[in-house]
Formats: sequence, C-alpha cells, structure tokens
Amino acid sequence: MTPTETPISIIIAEDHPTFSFGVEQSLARVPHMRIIDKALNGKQLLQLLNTKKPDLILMDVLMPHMNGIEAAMQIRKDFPVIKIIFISMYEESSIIKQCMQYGHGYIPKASTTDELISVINTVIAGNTYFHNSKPLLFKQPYNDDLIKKYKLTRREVELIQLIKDGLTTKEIAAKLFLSTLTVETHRKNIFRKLEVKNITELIVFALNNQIAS
Amino acid sequence: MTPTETPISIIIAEDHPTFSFGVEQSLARVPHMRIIDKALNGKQLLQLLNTKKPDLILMDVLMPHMNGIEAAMQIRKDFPVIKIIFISMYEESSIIKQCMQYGHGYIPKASTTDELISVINTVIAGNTYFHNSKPLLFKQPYNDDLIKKYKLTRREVELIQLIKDGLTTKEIAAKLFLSTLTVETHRKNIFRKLEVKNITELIVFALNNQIAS
DNA sequence: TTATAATTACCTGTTAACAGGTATTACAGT
DNA sequence: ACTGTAATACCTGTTAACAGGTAATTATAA
Repeated sequence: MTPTETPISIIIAEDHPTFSFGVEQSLARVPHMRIIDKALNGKQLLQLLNTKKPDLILMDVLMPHMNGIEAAMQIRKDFPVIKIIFISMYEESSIIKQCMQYGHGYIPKASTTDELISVINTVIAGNTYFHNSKPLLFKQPYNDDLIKKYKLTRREVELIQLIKDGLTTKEIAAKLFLSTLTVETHRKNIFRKLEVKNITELIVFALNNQIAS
Repeated sequence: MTPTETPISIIIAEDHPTFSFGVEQSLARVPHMRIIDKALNGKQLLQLLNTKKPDLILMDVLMPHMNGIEAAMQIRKDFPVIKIIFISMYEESSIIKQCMQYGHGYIPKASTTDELISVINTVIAGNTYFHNSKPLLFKQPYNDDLIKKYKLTRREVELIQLIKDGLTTKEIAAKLFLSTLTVETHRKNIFRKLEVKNITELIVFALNNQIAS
C-alpha cells in the first residue's frame, strides 16, 4: 500500500534452499523489500538476530532443530517489534491456529508471488493476514469433522461440553437428570473413542480440536 | 484481486445510519460490490437472512438488541457460507479476539475506504484479515502478565505444564524426583491461586490464558 | 542479615475418577 | 421385520484427586 522510504528488511528462515531461492528471486523485483539474510532453521535464525534486526521474518513452520513456532515464541519475547509471517506446506487448521498465536501472518507455500508481496505489505502496515482456503473459523462451531471421525454421539459431545465447564460427574448427572453411573459410562466411552487416559487429556484434546469451545 | 462476474452481495448491519450511509456511498463506486440491504441490529439482520442470502455481511460489533458477535455465532451455524467482516469503533484486543473467533475479518471504523474494499476482497477470496494497529498477538507473551498477576512461582508454572500434558501426580513426582505429596502441595497452591476447583478448570484456564501452550 | 518467599514434605480423611465389565430400552435405517 | 447404535443404568474394585491442615529446609531479596 504505502511503500516506505527505507526498504523493508527481511530474513527468510527456511530449510529448503530451493524454496528460499525462489522467494529471493521473486522479491528481488520488488524495490522496497530487501532480503538481508537467510537461516536454515530456528536456531540459526536466533543467532542471526543477535547481529541483524530485520523488520520482518518469513518463517517456515516446519524446520529441523528448532521449528518456526518455537522460534517465533522466542522472538516475540526478545524482539517484539519484528513481524513474523509463517509459510507452510500444510494448511492444517491446527498449524494455522498456532500461527495466529505467535505470528502476524500465514500463507501456504503454494501461494503466488503477488500474495506474498501483499501479505508482507499488510503485516508491515500493522495488520494481520492469515490465508486459509478452507476457512478454519467456520469449521469449528462444532467440529463436525472430528465428531464424525471419532464417532462421537450427540450426547457424548454434550457431556464433553459440560466436563470442559468443570462439572463433576455428579453435577452433570444432576443437571441432565441422569444417573451418575450413566454419566460415567458416557465418560468411559468418550475416553475410549478419543484415546485419552484422563480428563486432562480430554480437555486438551477438546479445546485444541474445538469440540468444546 | 479477482473481481467476480456477478457482483459481491453485501448486507450492512449497523445501528448508526450515518456510518451505514457512508459505507454505502463509498462502495457505490465499486462496480463488483453491491449492498443489497441494511439492518439496524442483530435481530433484524437474522430476519433479513430468511429471505436474502448475501455473500458477505459488514457487521458492527456493538448494536442494540443483539450485538454483532451474537449474530455472527448464529449465522455461522445457520449459513456457514456467508462471510462476516466486523467493524468496530473500539480496537480492544478482547473484541478483536472474539472477532477472530466468529468472523473472517475485522477493521476499525476509522479505516479508509481503500482498506474496506481491500478487506472485502480478501475475505471473499477465502482469506482472513484482522486489522490491529496495536498488535494483539504480541501483547500476550508467554503470559508473564498472568503469571505475575496470580503470583505463580516458576515451579508452579512448570507443574501446570506437566499437568496439562496429562501427567498424574505420581508421574510428575517421578519425573521431577519429588514426593507425590510435594506435587500435591504445589497443586493445591495452584488451585488456590487460580481459584479453580479441579484439574479441568485448571486446564481450561491455562490454555485460555496461554500459561501452558 | 534478616525476613520473606519458594520448595520441599508430611498427615488424615473424603470423594471422585477410572477400569472393566454387563444389560435393558428405544429408535432409526435397511 | 430386523439390526445396529444410542442412551440409559448397574456392579466391583482400585487409584487418584481433593480438602484441610502443619512444617522443615533452602533461596533470595530488602
């Protein structure tokens, strides 16, 4: 939108040199963007940041030694001013969600150069941009996919909701006018289906997968 | 980016007619966008949707009778295809976070027409766009704020992490070479400080507040 | 150095969670 | 009419969680 006087300085953190080179070539033609360095993984990136402070980092999510998310967690602590755009081969909602937590933008590797330039401008302008062709937000009201995948019944999903709200078996039974034994049965079935060993794992699973919001 | 053949149909839900009129005027000059109707609040909007199905809704966050967030929750259930862009006077992170949950985009009312058009195009293209000049993501570091607020010790945070990973008291004790009784003491202290009554509430709290990721 | 906080550990109970079953009723799909 | 699944409920245990204390060692900051 508004090209700055001094060019936007960028570091690419990406373990595949081929892709990294492609990005470099693409951005070479953009006057107000300059790639000042490259890193092959998170650790290398953090070392680079000791001497060079870019405006923005194009960060691959999956890298050896230290992945992009971990690196981003560290960077936002040490250099909160630096913008981070994640790039990933996979468009899984769980990944995109993490990117929303720890970065300012996300695009898949399959994106066009135009989209890349667009997202850089957007993020530098102080906004966020998360590409998702299969919209993640509207997939989660009740995560139907997951519920089908794990063959959860309506009642079971209802129970998960209540468990997540911190209700004990007894409280749930009272609320739903059921025997506590029935609630326990449901609970056991949920555990079996989701392959979790206790409430803790159930809650983490449910929250991460938006079965209970 | 890519103007469609048939124009993008839009409904505005906004309780201030002045603002609503301004948007209408602004978009009137954009050929591939068409405002097909207006609503003054969430309830009115939902009624409109019985007869008209827009591609996109420009939704004010704060409206009388039924606010934008509530309306969005309903709409994503009933008409998941419809895109929602929130418009708000306030740039509070709590509001933006909710918008990220229930919509595809967010811009403040102070935005330019260019930004409005840009966000509509972005969202229609299947992406998300959340304007935030004071970046919300980097405001919740690892959540040191919360840890300080609740006066959690290092050890307690460590315990929360392990509890979140589904470890039982015994397992945690073994891992940290502690007595199970010690772990129980820590746990009780955590419960007291965070004012939660059981592990379930602890997990939900920790995940929601990024104390444990 | 001297409080203060952090970490560790223990004691005594009660209650809830969890494991591994069986079994009945009801209803929806073929 | 039949069959599977959902929803309900029970039984028998064991173990973990939780509540309510007390108290001894470290660290650590005033």
